[in-house]
Amino acid sequence: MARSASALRGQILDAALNLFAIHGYRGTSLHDIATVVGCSKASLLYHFAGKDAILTELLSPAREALVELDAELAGLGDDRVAETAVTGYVDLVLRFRREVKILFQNVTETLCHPVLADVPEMADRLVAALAGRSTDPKHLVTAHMVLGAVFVTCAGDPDVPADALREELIHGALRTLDRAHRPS
Amino acid sequence: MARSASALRGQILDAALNLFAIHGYRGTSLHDIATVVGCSKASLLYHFAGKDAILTELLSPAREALVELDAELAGLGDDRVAETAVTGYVDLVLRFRREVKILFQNVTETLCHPVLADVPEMADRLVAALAGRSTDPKHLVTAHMVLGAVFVTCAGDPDVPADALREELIHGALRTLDRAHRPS
DNA sequence: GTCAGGGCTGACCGATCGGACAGCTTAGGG
DNA sequence: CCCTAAGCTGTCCGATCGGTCAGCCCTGAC
Repeated sequence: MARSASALRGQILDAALNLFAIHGYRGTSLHDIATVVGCSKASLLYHFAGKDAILTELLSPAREALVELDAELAGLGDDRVAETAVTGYVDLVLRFRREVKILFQNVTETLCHPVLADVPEMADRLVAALAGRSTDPKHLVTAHMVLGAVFVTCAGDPDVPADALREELIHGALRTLDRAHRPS
Repeated sequence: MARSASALRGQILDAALNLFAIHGYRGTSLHDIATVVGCSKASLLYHFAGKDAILTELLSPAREALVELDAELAGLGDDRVAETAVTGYVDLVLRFRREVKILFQNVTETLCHPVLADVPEMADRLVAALAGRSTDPKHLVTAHMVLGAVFVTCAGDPDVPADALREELIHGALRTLDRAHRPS
């Protein structure tokens, strides 16, 4: 064996994560990944069932984290759910920045992926939580705004320290939702 | 001639606009467009120099509108620029919803397009305007948030009347920027 | 009638894609 | 030393892509 048992797997995943985040899933060929890793295209298909399987393995952790957040929010009362949803969502997106960038690169394509089949409905519940379970269209619009604000801001990789970015995202989101704790 | 002088051109542009918005530029083949329009792939390439030319013609109006907004904001003082940037940006995105969706479907791909070469720098100036020309990282982050909030919310096609959506986007954005006119 | 030209098309082309497969190399147990 | 099996690769394949081209059809001027 040319490398220590399947160290190549990790390198493939890492290279694919970067390339998918930059050029999108469709915009990245197996040849591109193989070139970066320094192996043959056939070697990729030895370690993974296909291009699709690479994407699946990349996005699964982020999806599972979303499932956890979804479950946590489900057990909360309407009065506290919005604040928890904001912090939970911000932390989630910050933690999976590169994965989010992949999603950002090509939303419909990625969301059609079977492993992400239940993401849209979880996103709907997240929006509902951000809106404090209100069905007022105004609140739903602002909740959608928060969803996009955090999403795009993190995908844009602003040149701001991580903790400061987190603080500002949370405060900005709460302001958007009109739930900011204003100094009296 | 099978159709009234180049009525086909319009149908091609309309079909391409829809398909690009749904499946992205790369995710839409000339064959797909031709099938929707009801003509041959070769006919598309008779009316347009190439797939690229179709995208160019689709995105040019939106780009020109952005250029106008950019020029308008350039002539404004630091104190009033943020409010004008918000309303101008919201109106722009609402007017070119489907074009924005194309951009949303594949950001880097579309932004690499030569006709959109100056869009990134205009976007930077728009962010600066939204931040009220402040260089404080906190303000820049919130400005980015507004950029994404309006972008994603409109691309998501929420089930809200257009004027109500506009109002809520503007108010939400101003709250995010902490520039809301609060009732005393 | 006929002729010219624009609208339009089927057939074809080269490039590139994801993927299949037989076979080479090498480590490690007997 | 040999033999097995895992790691890895060069090569080939079918599908699909954007794009080209010769030529057909129809209309309108003469």
